[in-house]
Amino acid sequence: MKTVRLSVPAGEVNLPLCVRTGQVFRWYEIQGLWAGMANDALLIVNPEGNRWSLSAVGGEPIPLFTHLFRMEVDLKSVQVQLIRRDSRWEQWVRALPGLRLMRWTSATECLFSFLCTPANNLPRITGMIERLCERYGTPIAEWGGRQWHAFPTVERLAQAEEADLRALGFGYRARTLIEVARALQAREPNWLESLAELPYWDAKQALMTLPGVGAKVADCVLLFGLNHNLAVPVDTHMWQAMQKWVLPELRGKSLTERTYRQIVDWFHERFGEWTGWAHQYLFTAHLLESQRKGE
DNA sequence: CGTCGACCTGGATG
DNA sequence: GCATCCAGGTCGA
Repeated sequence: MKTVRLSVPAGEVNLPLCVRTGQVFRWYEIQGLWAGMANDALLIVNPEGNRWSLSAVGGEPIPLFTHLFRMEVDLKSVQVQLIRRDSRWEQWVRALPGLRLMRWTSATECLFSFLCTPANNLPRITGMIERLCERYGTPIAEWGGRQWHAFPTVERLAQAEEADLRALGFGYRARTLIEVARALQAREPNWLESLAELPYWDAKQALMTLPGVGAKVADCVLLFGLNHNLAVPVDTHMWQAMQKWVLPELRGKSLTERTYRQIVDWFHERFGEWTGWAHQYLFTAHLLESQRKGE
């Protein structure tokens, strides 16, 4: 395993903040390093100083890192844009230095991972996905005292037994995972990836034809897995944050198809192409606040 | 259209 | 201990 170095200017990436706030699920701190699986590649990062060391198994470390953390995007200029468009974002930009919008290397992995998230919590989601990979994924590497597995293929998931997945703790999500795997097999080979080329609303509508994929999961897959920066996943955190901090007129209302769309439209009007990033700062701010005080 | 309950599970709360 | 609630929702009635 070759180790390479990459210049990372101070403040450009806060790795723990990026990988432990529910944008991705397969990262761990091990012996002072950070190791994460991206589909079938293992990336190991030592985020020290301004020349980080990177190694990878199953991929090239620098392209992998650059892709996952969208290093082509200059974070400072994003932050300037967000604050210019809505000064309330300054407090969240300040509170979350180095927070970046992540980009998965596999839309399929992203879809199946976010299918595990409804009515769930981060620790349990992480465990579920880890067990899924151990059970159905190909071993990729042994490192840091553990075995690392690729994310299971659609073919493998389509053959899984519901009882098997339930035994792994998936609950009612077991059936959805299998149904979605079979639905994907029934479509064109690159159907999911092709949604990246469609306009946002069309891609979202198409995704929501899959079982278990509602507006929120669809937006997660669009934003993190299909490069649709107009997507706004409105979950309980976003809903509460919007009511408390951004759109007081939402107070007393409930999250419906209408209010969901109202929020998405508001982001588009206010932030345009920076919508996804704006969402990420607001979401993470609320997530961390709720973790701090248990709310 | 908006509301309601069911759906798995495990940790937190009382 | 035991009931209840809730966590990055979705679906059908």
